[in-house]
Amino acid sequence: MSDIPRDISHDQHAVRRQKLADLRAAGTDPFRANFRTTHFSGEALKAHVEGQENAVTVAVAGRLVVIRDMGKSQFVKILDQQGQIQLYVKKDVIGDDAYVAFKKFDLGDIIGVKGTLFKTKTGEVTVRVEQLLLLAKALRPLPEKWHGLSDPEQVYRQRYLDVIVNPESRARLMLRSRIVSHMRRFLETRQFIEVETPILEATAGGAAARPFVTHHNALGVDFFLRIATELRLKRMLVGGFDRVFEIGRIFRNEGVSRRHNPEFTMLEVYEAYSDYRGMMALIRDLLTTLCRDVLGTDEIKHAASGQMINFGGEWREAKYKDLVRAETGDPQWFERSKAGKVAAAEKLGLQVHPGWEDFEVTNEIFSKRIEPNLVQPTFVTHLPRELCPLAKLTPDDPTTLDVFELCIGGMEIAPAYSEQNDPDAQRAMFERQAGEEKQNIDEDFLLALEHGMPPAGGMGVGIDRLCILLTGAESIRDVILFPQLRPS
RNA sequence: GGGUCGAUAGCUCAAUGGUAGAGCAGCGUCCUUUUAAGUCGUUGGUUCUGGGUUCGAAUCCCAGUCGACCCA
Repeated sequence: MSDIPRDISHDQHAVRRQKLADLRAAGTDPFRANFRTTHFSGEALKAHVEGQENAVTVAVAGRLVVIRDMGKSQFVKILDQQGQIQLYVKKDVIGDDAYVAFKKFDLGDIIGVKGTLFKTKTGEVTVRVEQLLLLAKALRPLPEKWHGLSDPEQVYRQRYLDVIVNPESRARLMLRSRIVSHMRRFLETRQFIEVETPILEATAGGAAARPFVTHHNALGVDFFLRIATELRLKRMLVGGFDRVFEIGRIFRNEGVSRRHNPEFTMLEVYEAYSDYRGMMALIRDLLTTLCRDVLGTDEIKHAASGQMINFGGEWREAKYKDLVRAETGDPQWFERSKAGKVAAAEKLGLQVHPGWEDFEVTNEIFSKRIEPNLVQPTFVTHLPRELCPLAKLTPDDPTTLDVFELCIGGMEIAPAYSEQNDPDAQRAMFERQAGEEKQNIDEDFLLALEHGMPPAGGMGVGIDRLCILLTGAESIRDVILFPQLRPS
């Protein structure tokens, strides 16, 4: 290879390129196709029988992450899906030629080995290697071995490196998979049906958010990326799918922050012949079984406050208006004029936009002063009717809704409604909300409602935020494999 | 969008405006039960980019790129 300079010892990429070229020149395939493993690392560790050395044979494969070279023998470790396992490679076991070849392996290479299990004198179950193969040559070096990768930009852009060298990242992201998996099992055992609804929509409804726009060439029309799955899932209620859910990617064309990624994952679940009270029981069961079965504890440390969040005890229930009255110290808050509310909010140190409606001023107090302090699981019920146009009014108080917002760890985790199924009431709400922009009303959804939707409870669960909470992460980026960044 | 902070070897980090260093990794040596293995030696830099100030800039100034945090 004439394009490789003579002294390349300082350039790890060039050194590895040279090794690759040497392997090929010697007729070895550095990217071998087939190696059959018998065990993952964790399974192999369990397969060792106490007191019986070299009795069990295993074939394991993974990335070389530790090399401790002692001349004619080496202890090395490989990493696979289940973690690390130590290998003992001995010259007089594998033979001179194989040992020479093995010495050329680099940290980061992916290898497969076959051998027997034994316990070292320090008590670590280890594979005594009899055969080994290079399965994939790594041409780039791994990050440093005990500080790992800490540059946040590289952690997010090259997540594959982060999860190789940072065990806590690996564990956190694997925990997310188990959380989602638990949700599916939980709902399926309660006879909920998982469905998939369109991401490209002609009208983006079901929430108040700015959508992404894209274009379909063949049809010659613009589409929106969905901002919620709500209106599609309700159509399925009309169609007789009485218990449905979707775990789906939602897209909102808004800011990026510690709590916001432009695409995020939401569970939406709808149950016919239930209501917001039924949803309370459902989410409580879901979260307590999640804690018990996945985390193995019903107490989780809340990073921001240092408090322990207790999922096992009583869950507080409080009316939105009562919380606002208590926070403002004003029993007559909802009877005050808008000017009075604005003055009081500003006195609390909040910035109030001139164009805001009455309820928006109040809600600013809720989201800035009340919600962040709801650390223990709290159902905030009976929100003002202006806040959710898709829910039923409270029968004995037409200014509020039969809804709750479950807040935990100072975050809104799950809103739930007694779903509006009166097509005329729903149209009136849409029209009030749309104002001049009547073309944004989802007429097809209203048509579906006119066919009759069973009374139902419905709920959305922000999975990313739930994962922040349950994994103790500081940012949404830590629970999303590839968070959105500006292209580099 | 605004403010604050940051970017130096593959990685983690040092360096009063005065010769850019360390650990790990790499390269070469010794070592057949190591645990951040040890040992001896050693290579490696467009200091994010572009301007400016200065006898002299990683360092000071301006602009930009990317990121983090806070605010909107």
